[in-house]
Amino acid sequence: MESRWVVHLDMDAFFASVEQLARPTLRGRPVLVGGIGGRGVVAGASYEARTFGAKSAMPMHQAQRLIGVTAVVVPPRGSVYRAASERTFAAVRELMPVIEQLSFDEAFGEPPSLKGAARQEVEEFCKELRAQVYNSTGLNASVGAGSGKQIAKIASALAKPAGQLVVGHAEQSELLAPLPVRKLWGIGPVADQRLRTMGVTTIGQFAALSVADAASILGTTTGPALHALAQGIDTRAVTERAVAKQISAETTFAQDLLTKAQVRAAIARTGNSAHARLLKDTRGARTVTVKLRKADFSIVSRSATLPYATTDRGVLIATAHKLAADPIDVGPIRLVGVSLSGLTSTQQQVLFPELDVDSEPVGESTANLPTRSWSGISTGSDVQHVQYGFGWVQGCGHGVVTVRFETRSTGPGKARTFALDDENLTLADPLLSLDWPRSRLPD
DNA sequence: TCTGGGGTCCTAGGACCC
DNA sequence: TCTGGGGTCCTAGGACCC
Repeated sequence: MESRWVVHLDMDAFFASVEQLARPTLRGRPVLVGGIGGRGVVAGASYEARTFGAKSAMPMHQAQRLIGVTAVVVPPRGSVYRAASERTFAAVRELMPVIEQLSFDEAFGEPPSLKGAARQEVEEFCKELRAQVYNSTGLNASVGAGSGKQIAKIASALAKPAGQLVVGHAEQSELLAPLPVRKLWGIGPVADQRLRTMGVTTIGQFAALSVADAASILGTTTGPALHALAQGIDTRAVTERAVAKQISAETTFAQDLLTKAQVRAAIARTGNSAHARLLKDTRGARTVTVKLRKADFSIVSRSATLPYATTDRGVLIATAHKLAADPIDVGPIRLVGVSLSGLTSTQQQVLFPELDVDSEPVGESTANLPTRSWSGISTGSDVQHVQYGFGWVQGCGHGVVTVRFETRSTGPGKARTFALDDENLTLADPLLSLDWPRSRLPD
């Protein structure tokens, strides 16, 4: 008797698929979503791009080189992905009242209606789930189901793209055993290597170890937990995610920072961005952490905890400044991050906020930004033209801008070129490209 | 032309208190 | 002069996830 069924829903090539949905010209083409600067990486690759070997987390220039001239690179549009994500999970909420969201594009569910269900019923449920997602978003999801989270997640990965895989409780050991240990959620490159040196490469071999061996190789907490998962024992509950414990922002610079002044400017700017999101959250932060990634890719972090939680920008930024190291001492710095944690709703009013002379924008801080026109229009921007309507910037430079006029429902649109300072052309809300009714005000 | 940005969780040592 | 444990908080580093 199959008692428990956990479902994992995973959107296919999410970022790239949303772009192809909203910008019909991109359909069928190798699309790369991600940073376009020299240090950018791929955040999303369409299936067409993947056939060339491009994939997430790969340096963008490397992915472009693999694909060649047909590659289309677009900058990420967070607000559009958030809207697509919200629409996706709202659509399945009726079928799965409790949703444990892992990211924009992934979630677990344990639908009460499947308690004790037979395998065929689970197949039907998954089919309905995928149809529900497709009908309300136009996007494909893959779905996996099994006795626990781990097996459901592995199943959805095996089902991709646009498929589903229900793993019966009797088949799960057989399915898991030959897979590489790296497929276990929680085994990364380090654990993989450690197991490899012990002669363990498959989940089956890992499961055959004693718990004591697992603990000595991977630690007394993580080891036994992963060992149980390898044996198909996974009783973890599906629950809605708790509120965030930390709000952070970080920036990698096109050129390494070499002076204390540059670092201060970077901290002020990155800290402001984290602080802006802290205000939206409405909680206050007690702990400020400054993270610096050095040119050699090593990380130095320093943190300080205040006697009370606060939302006061001056106090938080001043604290961050005190924690910052000088490149003269630690060497060139490629990334600066500011994290706010110890988030609580009971915040104390600050009677005498510390003056912060450095939080104003400083000249140096903008030195590494891509060049933009006064209107803010650059490659990938969403724009509106008084005559031609909504479009996106395909190319930009030498005083002209080429705009492709299309949205989700128009089909592939025409490209037209304008002067960069054409007054009829203005920035537009990216969400308009989806042609979805607005359910809430933009951030 | 190496390696983003947003997170979570774990470990380990030291301070401090009882 | 020598010598306890337990608990909590803080800090720094690191593995891992998408």
